[in-house]
Amino acid sequence: MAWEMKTDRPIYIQIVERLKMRIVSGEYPPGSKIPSVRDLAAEAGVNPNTMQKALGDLEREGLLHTQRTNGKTVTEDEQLIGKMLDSIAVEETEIYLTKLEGLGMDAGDGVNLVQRVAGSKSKYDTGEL
Amino acid sequence: MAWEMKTDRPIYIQIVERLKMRIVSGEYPPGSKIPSVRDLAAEAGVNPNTMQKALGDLEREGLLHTQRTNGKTVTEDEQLIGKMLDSIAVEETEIYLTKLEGLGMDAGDGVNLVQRVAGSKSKYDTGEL
Amino acid sequence: MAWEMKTDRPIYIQIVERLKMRIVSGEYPPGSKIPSVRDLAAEAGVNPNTMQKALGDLEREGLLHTQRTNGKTVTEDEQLIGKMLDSIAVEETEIYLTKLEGLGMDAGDGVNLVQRVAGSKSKYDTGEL
Amino acid sequence: MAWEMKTDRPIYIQIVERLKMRIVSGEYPPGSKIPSVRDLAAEAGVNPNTMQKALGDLEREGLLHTQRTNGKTVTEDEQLIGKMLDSIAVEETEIYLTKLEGLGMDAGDGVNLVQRVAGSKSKYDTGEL
DNA sequence: GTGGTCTAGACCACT
DNA sequence: GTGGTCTAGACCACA
Repeated sequence: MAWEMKTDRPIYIQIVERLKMRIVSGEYPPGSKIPSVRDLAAEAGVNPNTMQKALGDLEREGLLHTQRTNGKTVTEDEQLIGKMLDSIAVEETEIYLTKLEGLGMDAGDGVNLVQRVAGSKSKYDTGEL
Repeated sequence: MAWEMKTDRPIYIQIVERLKMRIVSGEYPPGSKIPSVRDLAAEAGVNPNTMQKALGDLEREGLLHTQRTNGKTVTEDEQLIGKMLDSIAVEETEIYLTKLEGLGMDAGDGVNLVQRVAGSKSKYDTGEL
Repeated sequence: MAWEMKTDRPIYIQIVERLKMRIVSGEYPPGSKIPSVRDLAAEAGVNPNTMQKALGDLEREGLLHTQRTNGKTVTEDEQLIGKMLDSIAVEETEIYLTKLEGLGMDAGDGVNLVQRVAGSKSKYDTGEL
Repeated sequence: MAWEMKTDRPIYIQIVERLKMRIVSGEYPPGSKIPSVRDLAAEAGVNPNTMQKALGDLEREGLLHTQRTNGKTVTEDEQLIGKMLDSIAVEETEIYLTKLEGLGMDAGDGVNLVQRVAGSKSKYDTGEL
């Protein structure tokens, strides 16, 4: 029932990442109210304190705001969310390019691969490397 | 001294992947002799049996051949190595695209990102998404 | 209690052969559950790891499938089992013909011998070659 | 340089079998002189006493005769040699049929197999089981 | 209780 | 010194 967590990194970090995903992907739209700490903790299968710590991180980054007595809401600063989205995407791209580099490939190969893989619905593609 | 291993997947699988990287990247060129089982085990910080199991996998895939009592050598079948390289690259690309998809992005965004990130040496780029 | 094992070939190879016999002969029918690794190891009088290695070979050949935490079952692919049966029979026949060849006999003599020996219940037959 | 001997059966028994093969196959023709005990022992890589014991067995079976001061010769009783040849062939055939029986096959299948395998020079045959 | 993985240490054949 | 095999014993996730 709990989220799948790796054991090799702090749990609260992994929670931060998952919640950040929900925000930048629009699952938690700008200005909307997110579930209570208690509910989120239950959903994640972690201690509420751990969830609280994760939410604190997101608030510090400006992605969440606390409405005093009315829970927490996602920021309405869509530009900030956009930057965050961009930042995550760039990071993933850097990881991807680093892996290609380890294979002796460059960004040009990466572009080809992305286009080729995206264009193939079938399991295998006859395309040359 | 030991290689960094995650705890969430079998060690020998991770060894297989790392050695496969060394082969397809040319660090262990076609036809060349690889270090002894014991040496590789020591380098990886694992039991020789674990390394042996990993090497058995690679041999079953045809990437390695055993020379009686004279160690193991990388296959000279460069076509096979090329296929393996392509296979790994495609797999990494699929992982990358899946992550982008989770961010609400598609392959076109991926191409843009790869080109943009590859063009920037600095850690961050001011470009908007 | 332990199986009779020759010392001139790896034990796990001999285990593979015996289990393969049980499968192709129908002693372990298609789709049926085979005894646990530990039980088979005990029956064969070998270490569970050795049995595991043998079972791994059979699984790689597609004759066995692993059911998560519920043991291993024989494949339901009767065609594959049939092929394996044929393959073993052909191999034994090649060995037989090679021996006859060493005696200066050919396949025709083999056919005669098989028919003659099969027709005699007693240990010796008075027929001339 | 020495003959290949299994470790699971007495060496002299294996020598007897090999020499018997040479006689029935005609490599040592009826009436011919066989090499000296010393030479045969050297060829086999065994102690001359072991070879002597083996030759004693063959003499007891009537396949060899000792010519007092002139070494040993193969019997000229071609009928005896023929019987021996037949006996060996029958024994091998019994072994073969026993193996087929273990696979759930009978002598008819054996005849088919012998004809099919003998008829195929190519590595694989498309014939049905 | 199941299969799977890993370690530690041993012995073997080959050269 | 090489790869290969085997044992003994331990721990893990899963259900």
